[in-house]
Amino acid sequence: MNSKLKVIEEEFIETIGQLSESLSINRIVGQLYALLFLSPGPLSLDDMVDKLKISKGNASVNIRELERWNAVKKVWIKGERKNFYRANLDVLKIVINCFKNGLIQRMKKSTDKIAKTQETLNKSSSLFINKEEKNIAEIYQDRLKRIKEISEKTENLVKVLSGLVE
Amino acid sequence: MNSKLKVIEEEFIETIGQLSESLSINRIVGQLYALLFLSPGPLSLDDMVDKLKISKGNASVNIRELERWNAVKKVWIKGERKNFYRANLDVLKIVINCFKNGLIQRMKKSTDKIAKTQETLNKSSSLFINKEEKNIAEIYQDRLKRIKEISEKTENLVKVLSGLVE
DNA sequence: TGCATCTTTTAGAACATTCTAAATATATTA
DNA sequence: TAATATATTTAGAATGTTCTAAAAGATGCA
Repeated sequence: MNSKLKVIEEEFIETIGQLSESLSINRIVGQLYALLFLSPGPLSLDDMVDKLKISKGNASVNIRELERWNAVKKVWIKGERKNFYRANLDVLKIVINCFKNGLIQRMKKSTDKIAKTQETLNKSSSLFINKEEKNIAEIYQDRLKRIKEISEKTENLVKVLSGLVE
Repeated sequence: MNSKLKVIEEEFIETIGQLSESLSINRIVGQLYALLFLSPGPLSLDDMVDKLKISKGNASVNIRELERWNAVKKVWIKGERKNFYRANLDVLKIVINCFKNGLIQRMKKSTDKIAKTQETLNKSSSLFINKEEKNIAEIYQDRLKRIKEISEKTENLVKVLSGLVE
């Protein structure tokens, strides 16, 4: 391949690798995706191993991670025994789905737990007898309410984002 | 303190700790913030060390991380030699600022680099002589353009979010 | 100044993640 | 089915992160 094109490919893969890391995503995951995203045609595991200079095991594990995210798809090529992969080019959709299925779900779990804590607190109000305790309970109620408000806003935001790609 | 209130405090701290971890934030950072967020008054490092059962060094490092984020503030209490801290209760503002100063900035760095790569590619077009190379160059141009579009959308989103808290 | 109190830094232990190479499992073709 | 090609799993090495305890560095007060 033209050496200029090779340089561009390498720069892109490197950049996306760094971006992945700053998003706390495994670098190889990002680089595999970048490689496929740029590639004119589908690539085999061996192709990727060659380009990125990684072990096949590493490539195998991380390409399946990308499959789970719907970021890449297996492609069968007639006359070939190897699996080939191509990138889903709709990056925005991938990102938003990752948000919804990963981050947001885990956030929801946390905010649900906080909502439960809040309930516990409300039900317990009769237990707080002296002024001091009543005061603290009131403050706790205020603070937990703030968290609830935020989680509602977040849920709305996710809905808006989801709407953007459907 | 009333044991029911203590349970609620502990549950909250635990939940926020887990949430932090799922956001790839150090658990202690989240727990320190949770502790101060709930606390009726400011707390000293020693208070936090006692509650969370961590070393003072650990508390010191991570409380300064929170200061950097504007998530907590030092408070001087007359007659006290210790530093005290209180939480900034505006969680949304903190989160959005963290986005802007951390994530988004690093993303911007990456997308800037990709924009540069894109320019290089455009300038190099005369170098691609045969049909094959021209074809690949065209595909690369398309792919890089997609990335550019996404980074523009992201920038807009950040502006909208920023508007929400100012 | 010198002592007491508090905070930060540091060195390395404990723990967690990521990677490779080799072994194992699966699929394809003759 | 045997032989070969390919993919996945596994064990442990390499690397990276987080934690503590102790040392060093501040700060304030007699």
